[in-house]
Amino acid sequence: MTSRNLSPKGARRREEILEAAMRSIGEQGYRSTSLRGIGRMLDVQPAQILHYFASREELLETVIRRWDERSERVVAERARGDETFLDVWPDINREHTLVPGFVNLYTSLAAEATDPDHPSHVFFRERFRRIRRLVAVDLANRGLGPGVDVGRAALHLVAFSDGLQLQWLIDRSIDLGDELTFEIARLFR
Amino acid sequence: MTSRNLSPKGARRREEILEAAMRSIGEQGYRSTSLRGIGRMLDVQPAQILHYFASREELLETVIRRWDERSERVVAERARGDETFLDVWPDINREHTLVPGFVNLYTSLAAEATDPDHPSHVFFRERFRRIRRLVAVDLANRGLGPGVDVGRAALHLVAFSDGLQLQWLIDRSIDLGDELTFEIARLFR
DNA sequence: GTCTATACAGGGATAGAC
DNA sequence: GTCTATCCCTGTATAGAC
Repeated sequence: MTSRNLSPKGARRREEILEAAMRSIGEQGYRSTSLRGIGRMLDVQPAQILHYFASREELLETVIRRWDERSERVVAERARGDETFLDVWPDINREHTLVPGFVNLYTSLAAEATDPDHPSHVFFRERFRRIRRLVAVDLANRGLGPGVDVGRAALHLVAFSDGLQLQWLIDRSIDLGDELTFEIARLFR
Repeated sequence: MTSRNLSPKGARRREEILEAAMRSIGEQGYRSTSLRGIGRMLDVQPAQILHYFASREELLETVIRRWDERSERVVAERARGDETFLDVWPDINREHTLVPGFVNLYTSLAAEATDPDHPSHVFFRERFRRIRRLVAVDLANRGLGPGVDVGRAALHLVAFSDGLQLQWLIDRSIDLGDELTFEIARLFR
């Protein structure tokens, strides 16, 4: 339903819509990003957007996926320099800071998607699971002191990261990268 | 703008609306709680609700305030038994668990209110400040080891608490109280 | 497959009558 | 102060043209 059976022209259109959506979210924020607004940017009918994305929510979810893919590329790249996820994570969070609209989108959508009926519910559930696992494996590899539950530590780190993003949105003086680095280091003291 | 100059009848109406809103949020969740829906519960026009609350958002903010007042009463009560905020906080969070609709409302509204133009922006900013201060003072009173920045510790604890609520919404097997207690204790190890 | 036109149901909010 | 009628916005479904 997302990107199968697209002609080259269709693929281009889909991409245009996605980029317009990201621009709108970045500039005006997620709250006032509507299908009609995106349509106006591209001189296109809102119904055409729904031809490429099943719903507004699916479009927003796709924006998050894009964003995640970018982060994954950064992680993969720095893995060649022997850095692991825990090294890169704080920098990723700090970079998110450059586009406040996306942090807001992520936080709001995650909150809404906790509703089991929400179309992005499964996506976010799996995303949480994936990231917690990534963190847990890395903590274990670094030899987090025995007797410490790495699963719990991972859960807590992810929770901390999300909660801090929320507060950063309200108080932009917080450095997401520094604070996350601090909490990671504290686990090994 | 909230509750001044209300006739007894008006005050009762306002209270009815607030209770209907809370019931709707608890039962159907915050996403599908609309002014029209609340109006139907009370056989009242949606515009009448806006006579008592400037906007849907102000109504929702008032619901959060109510909820906070209840928590404050619990804190005040247990203060007589020599317990301080850090003792009560985990229990409060655990109790929130009993009404999932409210946790979802809180998380979603906080996320949306990060937008400086959002009507509840100031409320949430001050709320964060207040709670962080409460936590910081309590940590200091307990003699959190010198060399430790209590402001930072408070910021991190609040962030952790919010982020964990988000994950609890998706995975209800998490015990908010236990995990928060664990993190508080870890500061003193 | 791609796209336009149109219609609908639902939302919050406003103006103004009682 | 209380309430009604109305407005304009939204997401979305459908029919059908190219």
